[in-house]
Amino acid sequence: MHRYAMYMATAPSSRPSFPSGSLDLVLLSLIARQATHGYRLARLVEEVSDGRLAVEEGSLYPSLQRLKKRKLVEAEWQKQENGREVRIYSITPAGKVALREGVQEWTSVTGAIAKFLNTKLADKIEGSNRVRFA
Amino acid sequence: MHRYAMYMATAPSSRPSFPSGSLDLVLLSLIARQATHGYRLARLVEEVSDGRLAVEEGSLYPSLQRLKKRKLVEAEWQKQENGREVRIYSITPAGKVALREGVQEWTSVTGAIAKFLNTKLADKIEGSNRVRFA
DNA sequence: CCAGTATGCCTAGTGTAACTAGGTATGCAT
DNA sequence: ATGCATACCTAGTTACACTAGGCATACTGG
Repeated sequence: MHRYAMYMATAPSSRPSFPSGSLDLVLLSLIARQATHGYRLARLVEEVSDGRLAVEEGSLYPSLQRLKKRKLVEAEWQKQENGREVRIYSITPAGKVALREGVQEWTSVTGAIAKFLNTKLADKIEGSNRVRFA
Repeated sequence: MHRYAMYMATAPSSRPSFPSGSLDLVLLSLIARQATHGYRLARLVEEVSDGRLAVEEGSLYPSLQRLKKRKLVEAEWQKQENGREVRIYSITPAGKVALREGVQEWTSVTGAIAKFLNTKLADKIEGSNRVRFA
């Protein structure tokens, strides 16, 4: 009962998942804007993506732990107005660097991939053995 | 000696890998342009991406097998001019559909992710509890 | 002729990351 | 008081890109 090669037509789960590696980056970018807690990050992901993306909690908290372990974020228990204790994540200087570099890397890779995918229909194969790209 | 959370700064492998799920789509798009064989697909990936991407053979052939199993491509042994036998992959009608849908899905997801990452520096947090996005 | 390189296909095993499927606990509204 | 939203967490599963090999054939330089 596996999920499917995502992005390949027949994904059974209605909402597509994050491509491997992108979740840490997305969460880090959110934390960079404003220190906040895990549960709210999950809501923000849905909100900002207009429901196109969703983080499951089983992905969320491990991801935050990875970021913490790499010292890209700091975590601190804080009491809310409710009186509830929540774990607030904030970005570190190292996190800011990693974010900048990570975004660049991600942009480069997805840009390269887009070059393969965004081929106009007018794109034609020419010659005997040569595939041409704009 | 693991690879790293790709796109996160300190990837030790010089060339970044494909985000999980994107490889099938890239290969399918190449095959859609022109039926060809595995080894050449690997060369094309490097060529078209200007060396920014590379498929390892241990990723390539399993990916092709997945595409074949899902009947998105067909494989046929053919003799080249050299006299060498190579396995030529060509796209099926189902493959064309899956490609179109897959590209759409991929574009949607990466577009949504970009919305998180491509935040202008001018982007400011406003109000007490509200993160704003362009 | 022979060695080395490029071509060409493949598999077994590893590591990672996002997932499913639970569990726990508190605040709030009915 | 009962349920729901909030809030955090972990164990186990699955998928996939990878490393690290193996195997075989064509071509090229000495």
